[in-house]
Amino acid sequence: MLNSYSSADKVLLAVDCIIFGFDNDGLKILLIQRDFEPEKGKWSLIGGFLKRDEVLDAAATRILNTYTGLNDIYMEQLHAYSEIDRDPVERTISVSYFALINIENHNAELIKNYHAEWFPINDAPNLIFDHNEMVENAIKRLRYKTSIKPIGFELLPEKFTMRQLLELYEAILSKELDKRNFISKINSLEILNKLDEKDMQSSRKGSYLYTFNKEKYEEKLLNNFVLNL
Amino acid sequence: MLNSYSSADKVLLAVDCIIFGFDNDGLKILLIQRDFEPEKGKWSLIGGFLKRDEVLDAAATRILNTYTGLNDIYMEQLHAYSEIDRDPVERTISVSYFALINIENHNAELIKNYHAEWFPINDAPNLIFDHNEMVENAIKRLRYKTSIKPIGFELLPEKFTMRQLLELYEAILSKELDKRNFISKINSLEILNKLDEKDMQSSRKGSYLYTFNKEKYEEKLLNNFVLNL
DNA sequence: ATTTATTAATGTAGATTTTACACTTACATA
DNA sequence: TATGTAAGTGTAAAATCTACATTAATAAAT
Repeated sequence: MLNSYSSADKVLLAVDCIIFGFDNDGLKILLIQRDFEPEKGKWSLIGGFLKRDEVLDAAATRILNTYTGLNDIYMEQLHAYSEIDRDPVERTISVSYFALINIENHNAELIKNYHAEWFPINDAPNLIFDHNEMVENAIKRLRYKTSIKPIGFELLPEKFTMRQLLELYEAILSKELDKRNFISKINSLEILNKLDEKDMQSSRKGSYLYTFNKEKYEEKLLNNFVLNL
Repeated sequence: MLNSYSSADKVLLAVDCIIFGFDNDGLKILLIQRDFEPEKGKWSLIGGFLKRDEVLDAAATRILNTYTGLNDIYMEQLHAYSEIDRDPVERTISVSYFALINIENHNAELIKNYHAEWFPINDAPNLIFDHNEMVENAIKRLRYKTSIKPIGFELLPEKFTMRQLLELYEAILSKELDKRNFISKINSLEILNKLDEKDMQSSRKGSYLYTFNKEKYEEKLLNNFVLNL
């Protein structure tokens, strides 16, 4: 009977984390080499099992930390994957989570100690189980999110140039954007502070640095703005 | 250890179905009265447990059919809910699914036999567990979906008037729409067939009936159109 | 001191899309 | 044949989006 708890089947519930990162080389994804069977040695998303006394969000955070040392990463739930044989060992349903982080802010050392590695999004190895599908879906969501939130700022250093911001969006959307139109659209959101300071790395002229204005952003967010790039 | 299947905790996995329907009285939701403890007699989403040899999509379909007799309803996965005590009997994670159906096409008799009932979306009873939250999130998704798919057609009779279509969208978005602008936006999609036939119920003049042109719609869908109402 | 090379910064006109808005038409009923 | 009711229809102004090229600032080289 359906209305009976006792006769219902229990299953393993896993969480898999899709961590996107950005640095000067573009958009990347964080993967680990499995250190246990099955598929030991193959590349995989960062994953683990939900504990009985833990909510899914907490499991995702714990698992990410366990395998990478990363802390305080806000992840968003994406989708539950439930194909019968997706994990050959035992019936396992997996819930995917994703996040976007700034690679440079997140101690590369720690990640190294844990055997996690960044791969360019367009040059990543084949993954175990249904992890490739999970990543594809996460990329779609990431693209969608750029249109409703200025999500990219989390991926940049605190002070950044317009060019960096442009290149970030180009990497996420994988298309070229018109520089002038991009700048005026971003400016029209009024969520950036233009500093007096310039970044002199990139050119002789130097380019102005900006910071993200969190207060103004929160304000905007209430109005459900849309950003068409 | 995380890398051990045998030591991982197993949990119950449930599915809850949020079924939206539309008829001349507006947008409704399908609920049932629990016939077992806990919360027996209270109103609830249509839900049940995943079986070991079943994928989530199939479980949602089976459970919906078991409690309502409804068949061939395409549902879409929404979100996994995992609060520790969301179900007081036993640790249960629930994955929500939602669908939109045409109330008149789906034999009210069958639903009656199964004690399921339609409630106006704005006048539904309080629900058990976290089901209210599930419904709220489903409504948000429903609104979003109107902007990227002409999703509403599934809710109307095969032949419908522009007014019916307009009222459907107004119910989903819960805002008034300009009649002329609505019609021209819908027409510009070129996914309707205007029939020679008129519906004489609504007025002396009568209003033209339309059908949904599935082929043209499939064509459009490839181009990821957006419908800004 | 002057030239050169490099990237940053900036504005606009035309095209497209969106919005706001009111009168006429067709028909059944009285 | 007059009346009442909802259906059907078009446009001008505003807003947004797109495509596009020149000048400015500076460091390095001469």
